[in-house]
Amino acid sequence: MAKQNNVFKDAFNRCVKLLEQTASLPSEPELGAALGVSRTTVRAILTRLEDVGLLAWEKRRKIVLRKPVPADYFPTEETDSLSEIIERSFMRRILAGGAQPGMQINELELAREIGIGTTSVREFLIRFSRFGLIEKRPNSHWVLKGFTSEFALELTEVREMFELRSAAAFAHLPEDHPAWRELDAIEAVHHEILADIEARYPDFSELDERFHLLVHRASKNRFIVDFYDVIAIVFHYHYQWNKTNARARNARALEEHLAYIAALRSRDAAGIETACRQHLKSARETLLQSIN
Amino acid sequence: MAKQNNVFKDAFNRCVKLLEQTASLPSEPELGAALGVSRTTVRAILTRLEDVGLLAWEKRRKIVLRKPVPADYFPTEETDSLSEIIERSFMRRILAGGAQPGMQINELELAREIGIGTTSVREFLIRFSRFGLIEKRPNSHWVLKGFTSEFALELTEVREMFELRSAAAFAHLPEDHPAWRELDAIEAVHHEILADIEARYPDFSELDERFHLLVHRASKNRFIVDFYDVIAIVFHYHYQWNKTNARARNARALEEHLAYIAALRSRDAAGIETACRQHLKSARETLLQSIN
DNA sequence: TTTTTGTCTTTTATCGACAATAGACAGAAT
DNA sequence: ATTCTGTCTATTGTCGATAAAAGACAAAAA
Repeated sequence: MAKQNNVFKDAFNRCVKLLEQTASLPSEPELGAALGVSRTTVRAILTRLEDVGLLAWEKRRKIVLRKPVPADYFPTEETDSLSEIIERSFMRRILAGGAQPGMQINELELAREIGIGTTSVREFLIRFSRFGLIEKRPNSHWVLKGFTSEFALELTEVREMFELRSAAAFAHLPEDHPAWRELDAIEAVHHEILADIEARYPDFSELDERFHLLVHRASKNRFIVDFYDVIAIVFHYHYQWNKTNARARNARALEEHLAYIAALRSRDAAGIETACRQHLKSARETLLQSIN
Repeated sequence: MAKQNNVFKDAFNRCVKLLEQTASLPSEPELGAALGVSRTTVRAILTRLEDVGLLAWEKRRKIVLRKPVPADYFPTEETDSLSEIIERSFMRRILAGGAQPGMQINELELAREIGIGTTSVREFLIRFSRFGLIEKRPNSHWVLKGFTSEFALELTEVREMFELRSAAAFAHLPEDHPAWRELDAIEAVHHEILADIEARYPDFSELDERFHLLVHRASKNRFIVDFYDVIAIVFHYHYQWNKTNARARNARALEEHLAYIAALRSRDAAGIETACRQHLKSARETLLQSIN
């Protein structure tokens, strides 16, 4: 296996889903644009759709022959990219205990454990190192610095600096900037979730990321926006593996977001700072509680 | 060639330099600690020293036989690590013109041009991407974002936030913290250079990095300290390839540093902020001028 | 004339292999 | 009782090879 064909498999699955709704498929370039892949991959998908009897394909005619069944899809495990697989596997080790700060990280061992080549592990570790959780000793091993309270405090310190500045910049966006419309949409989802909090509180995690990323983007600074990746990954896995009091926590955060959004709309600098500080403070406390 | 032996060559050269001053060498572990390499490499060095007739080596006896001559050293090009070679070669392309923003970066082409394997180029690009100058399109090429004035402004915006905070933290370091002694040493070098500015102004670049890194470290925040890498690399290559008015610029910066250092010593928050802002402002202007 | 398809080339992602380097352990020397 | 050396093993850094995916270009269709 020189390369996984997960791009093909993932796009294939999305294409089968498309088949559930239409009787025929558009041109190859159009389909490629819709699925976000190249024509080479589109043609591989069409070939397979024909092979499994879902589609009659001859040049421009692409006619759906039958409704897709679950067995037509590739299993979801096969559609993940290698780096997603490594990341999950690695974060589980770090966050779900069993990994002490100061521990050595062995590339070969990690590779064998996940069942992949060492090159992929190395590249993952290099990319991952910017999150500040691991550090390289040249010509030697990586050291795990650990998901400690120091880490959380350093992370949130920078986050607060960046977000306060971004929020202030948000207030100066011109009235017709698309961010304002996105803010409306985000606010609406907040109300939806709050209206059915019992059932929908798990949707908060994704919404939280969407909202804060929007705010950070207002800074128009690549370093600030890129730093949001660090925050996002930490909170993502934090929400995933620490569910104590999740409903109450999320409900509170939703309310804080709404106050924060209202402040942004008011464009009042002092009000924005207050609402932003208030929310960041409780986000930090939540994160710290989950560590100790 | 599976791996360069530049660690060996570089340590060998440093060991030969050591030979110029002593008549015998210490034990293997001690020598390893002094050179920062493992015993395996130390033994490879001792073996070669014996082969070229510089040393009589038998167990614990390591007696220098003759004074080293220039021909005993490995050429300096061979002692650089691969990533240093790639970095220089790549930065030259970006900063010394000929590289337009939006340009595609081809891994294979870069590898062939430098005469190395693709894996090393990929790993370099991944590491380098955190500097915000390039960006990856998954399953496709890298895009050069370019050393533009937007880049410089975004960089300096974050730098100013971080350095102001670090400088404020510096004032709160306890009296016996080693940073204060390092600050004394740095200040002394400032006076030395200023006393012979005509000859020594090129030494400023290294001193600048040493000083600002010391300040950033006071933040005790890994993200702030790590970000200094970005600043350091940009200014490093900037100083190297843009020498217009270098003497005057450096003299001015030295004076600003001295004021900044005095302010840190005074521990007066307002004074520190003023001196820091003043210096960062002229650093930003210098950087911007070199771009347009 | 513009878009689509057929065909071909180029580039990326991943693997396994191997030399350089680090590091472990027991016996020898102080 | 430490510290050093001899020897051996484990791990990293780099390479070339190869399948997956992207993308170029001309002929064909609308």
